[in-house]
Amino acid sequence: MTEQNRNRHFIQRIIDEDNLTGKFDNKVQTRFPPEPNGYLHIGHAKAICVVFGIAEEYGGKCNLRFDDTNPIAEEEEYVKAIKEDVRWLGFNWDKLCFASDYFQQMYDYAVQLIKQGDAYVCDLTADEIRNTRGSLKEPGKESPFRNRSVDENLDYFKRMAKGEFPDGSRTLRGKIDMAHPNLNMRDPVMYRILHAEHHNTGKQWCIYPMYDWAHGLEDSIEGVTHSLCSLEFEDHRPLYDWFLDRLGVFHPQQIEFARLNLSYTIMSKRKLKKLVDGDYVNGWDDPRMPTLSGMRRRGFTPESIRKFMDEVGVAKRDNVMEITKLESILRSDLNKHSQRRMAVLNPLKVIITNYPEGHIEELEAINNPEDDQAGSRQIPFSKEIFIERGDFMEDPPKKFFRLAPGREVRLRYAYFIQCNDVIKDDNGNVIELHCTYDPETKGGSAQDGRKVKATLHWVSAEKAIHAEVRLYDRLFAKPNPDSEENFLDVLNPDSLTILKNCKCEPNLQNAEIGKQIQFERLGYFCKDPDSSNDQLFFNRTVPLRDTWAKIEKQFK
RNA sequence: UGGGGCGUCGUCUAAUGGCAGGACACCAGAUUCUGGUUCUGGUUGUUGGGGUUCGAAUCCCUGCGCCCCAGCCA
Repeated sequence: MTEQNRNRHFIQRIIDEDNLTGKFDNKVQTRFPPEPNGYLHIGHAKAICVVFGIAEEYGGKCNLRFDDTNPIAEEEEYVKAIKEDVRWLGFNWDKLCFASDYFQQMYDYAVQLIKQGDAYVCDLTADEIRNTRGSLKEPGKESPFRNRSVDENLDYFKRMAKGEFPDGSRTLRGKIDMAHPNLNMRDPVMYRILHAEHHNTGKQWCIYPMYDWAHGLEDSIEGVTHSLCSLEFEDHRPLYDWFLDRLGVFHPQQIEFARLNLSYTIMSKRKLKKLVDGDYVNGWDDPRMPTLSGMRRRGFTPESIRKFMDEVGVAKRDNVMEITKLESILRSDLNKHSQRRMAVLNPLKVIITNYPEGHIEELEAINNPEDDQAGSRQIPFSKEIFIERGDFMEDPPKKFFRLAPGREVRLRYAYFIQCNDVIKDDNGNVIELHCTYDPETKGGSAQDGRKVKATLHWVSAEKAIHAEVRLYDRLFAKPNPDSEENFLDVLNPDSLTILKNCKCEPNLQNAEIGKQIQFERLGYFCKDPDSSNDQLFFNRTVPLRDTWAKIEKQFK
């Protein structure tokens, strides 16, 4: 094996081989074929990255094709959302196609199969078809309509298309083998009668092609060379091949690979729809949803999703990726590219008793220590500030080295302060801290070289702006919600925490919607589109790694 | 059960007859004006049995396990 052939996944190897033998004249054409019956999720993102990625790698083209063969489930809204999501991920399709564009051509091909004696109109009901299909062990029984004459089949099929028969009364079926060990080959239904309005073709048709019949034709018509799909279609490939062979048309190669699964997540469109319809989340773009629109709102970058897919790999074994891997890649992207700001989520007031009353000074803060080009900004400091409630403990355990009575810490980019008094309310709750600052530590370092063990983030009480912050956690409490008897039983009750009294540095007023910002020591956040001039909402994309939280856990 | 597919660290994935490697996770330490970042080190794996071979994750035989299929959904 040459160095070039190393580390290539099995689909690349197949295509390399095809290019060696000239199977498709060294052309590579792929397609992403979603059904417009729901929103795209992170699982689709893998498929998108694979099919667009392959096309790009081989200098080929990739179409976005809506597989809109079932008007009952499909809507224009989804078409729009899917296009937006694919673009957001950073891919450009060659042609925008619809299966419905080919309905006439498919009809003509069906007529050809009927004429060849390869298809027939069947009058069995859905129940009767099921009952005669046989089982995994038993062969099926042939339909009593299986041996109609070509003329009779042609006549009935045309009348089906004209709308002469009610829904469900007849189907067109491939005439293959009712005893075939592969159930898909037992005279599969090609067309059903559906008097339904289609988002694209309106009332033009009342018969609609089934997936197996339609999909290979769509691929063939578009000149797709490598038709990539997920594992469950492996059983369908013989049928895919059969139709194309009988028709004698251009024959793409179907290749199946494993879809993405993520721990603590569900991918089933049906179940996601249930979360939306049952108001368990706030719509398809709820930041807790694994939909691309939800992740976008949450603050994921398309770059991090694409990088994740690079690392996921392409193979045939079932897999469950750990969500921590995705988060790790996200953090690494955000660490490099997000500006830092200070915000206090659970404020505790601190009065610096020896700081001049009414005085406000501007201090310089670095925007992003990982990026020299990001520059710095000024932040106001004053006598009264807020710190994070969790950064103070009256009676700290051994490994806690933040603020405590008598202890000195640094306020980031500001001064060292020492805690002298703890003020409590009647119930014994800490409501305020009285501290003194050392003027010799301006900017955050001591002239005498003394060290402190902790640096706290803070916000000037006088200048703070107010915000509501939404803390998101994983939607499910168990790693594999799909395996539960009822996935709704394992929803994480703490997937959303709303903090209404957060204090931010003034600069944050002008934050750009959707732009990721690191709140120092807390995590990455972005301004939610719900925000207005009067009201700021921030979504937490992902918290920073928190070693202290881990230590805290060990105490329990 | 008939058919189709798949088995490599906890999780993903390399190695395709020649030292089982990487990432995430986990553990320990160093650095640090973010308990972040960065850096260093560590634990953990070829589904069982047999065979071929100087040599097997890889080839052969034979078990075992897991996933998918009985929509007029895709």
